[in-house]
Amino acid sequence: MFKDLDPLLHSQLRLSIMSVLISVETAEFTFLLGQTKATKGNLSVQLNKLKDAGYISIKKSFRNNYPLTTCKITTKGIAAFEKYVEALSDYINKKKK
Amino acid sequence: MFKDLDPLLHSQLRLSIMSVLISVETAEFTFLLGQTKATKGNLSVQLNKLKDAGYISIKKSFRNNYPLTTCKITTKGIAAFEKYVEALSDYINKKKK
DNA sequence: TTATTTGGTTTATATTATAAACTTATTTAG
DNA sequence: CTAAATAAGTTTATAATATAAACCAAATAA
Repeated sequence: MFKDLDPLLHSQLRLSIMSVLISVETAEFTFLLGQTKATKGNLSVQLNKLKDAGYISIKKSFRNNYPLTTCKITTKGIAAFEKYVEALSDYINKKKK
Repeated sequence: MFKDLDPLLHSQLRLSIMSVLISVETAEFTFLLGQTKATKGNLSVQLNKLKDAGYISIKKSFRNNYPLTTCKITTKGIAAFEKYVEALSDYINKKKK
């Protein structure tokens, strides 16, 4: 009846992150910080979890001498997100099945 | 940008429970057990959390000498569920806003 | 030259979800 | 009749999570 909700995506912050990344080519750490209103620490750990899962890729470089962290959703991440959304609809579209 | 997701509803099992209750007049403990595939212990604690939040009401009685726990979603619960669904759509309908 | 800011990461804590173990009563089997 | 199994839950212990506080290194400003 209820499909499992990918626990990696079923987290407020990680879902926000993915939601931003899915509609954008790439996003910088500071941009995500502003969009999600998360703390830096929290954002940092959640980005790494998404990376470890292969849902996003993270590129580290420098710009104007400052560290620059750039994130991009992967094909796998897109698929997982879409699957999550579909599973969720079983929960929220209480259609009689 | 992102509305907060009611943490009481943002839980796989509690969401399953509410999803069932929203489409049904009342539901017995054992019925919910079957629908959600949860363990009895887990179901018991999550039902009580929903009750404490005023999202459901729980009636305890007996049938054929056995305890009978009957659950029903409240008006408050319906409102909370609908609000949750609406907030979620900001996350999953990645429409450019 | 020390204080502040930028752009993060690591670690500690508090909360949660979950299942294991327990309880109370009932029915069934020997 | 009594021991074992089943029903219907609840309580408690554990493991996993999310989150923020504290930390760090480099750059800039005072």
